[in-house]
Amino acid sequence: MPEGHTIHRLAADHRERFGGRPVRASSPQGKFADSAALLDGTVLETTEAHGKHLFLGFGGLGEEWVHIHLGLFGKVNFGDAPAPPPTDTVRLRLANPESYVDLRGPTTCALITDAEKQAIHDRLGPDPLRDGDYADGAAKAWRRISKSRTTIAALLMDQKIVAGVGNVYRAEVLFRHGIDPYRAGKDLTAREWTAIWDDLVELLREGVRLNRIDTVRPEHTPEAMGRPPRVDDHGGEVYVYRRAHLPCHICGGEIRTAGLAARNLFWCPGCQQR
DNA sequence: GTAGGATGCTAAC
DNA sequence: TTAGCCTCCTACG
Repeated sequence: MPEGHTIHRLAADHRERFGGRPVRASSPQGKFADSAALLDGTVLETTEAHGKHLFLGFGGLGEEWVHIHLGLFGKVNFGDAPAPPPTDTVRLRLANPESYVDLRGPTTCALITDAEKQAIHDRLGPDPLRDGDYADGAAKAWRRISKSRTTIAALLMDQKIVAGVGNVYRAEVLFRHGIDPYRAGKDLTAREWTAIWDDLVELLREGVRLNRIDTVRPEHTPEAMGRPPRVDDHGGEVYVYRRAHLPCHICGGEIRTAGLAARNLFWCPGCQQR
């Protein structure tokens, strides 16, 4: 269940378990069978993530990359050898003597060329996990945001503007900065945007490290606030995501939810002012 | 057993 | 704006 941190973590985990050695490749489900046959026995040379797109680079092929996008349902499951018999929903299984990994339900799993891979990079915006160490990542996004009448909540989800932010991070980062999700991009100040970007860099890095989304500051954790522990099951500790109608951790007001661009938005009207 | 929803995105209207 | 993709899990009878 993927936002950008998940994909970068997957790139690292694939490299660690399978990098530099030949892999066995198969597609028990069948949809990737021809390509898996081509991959079988080749060496995974490199892995890369940009936003929610994962690229596995194999040697010895004319088309060098496996392009994976998990979409909403896609899942990846790593395990130690021996691999159990695959279920019939496994689109791609990679295996070597120590490890296996199963890919299920991706929106995309395809062999692509260098040129096709480059075209994907070209249509994605800066990724805080790729461009967080350089000022131009924030600046590039700001050029689009500062001119847009679209809400900041929608802009943050637009992968052409920022790559890797999904529904959890957008809700949480707007809460953390006290910004009303319905404010237009052009109504943000440069200072506000810089703070959001810097925060995304930190949050996503922490997400890669922990392999889950934690956004609550130390002073607001359940222990620090004398609250009962989190009951939601989506991963880490959050302020507003999927907390509709529950009291805000900070102001006690009711968290609101609304549909925005076919996704559920969550925010605290008390803490997030226009 | 069935329905509905989910951390996503695209193409078509 | 809507349907469609594709899988897993939960809630509800």
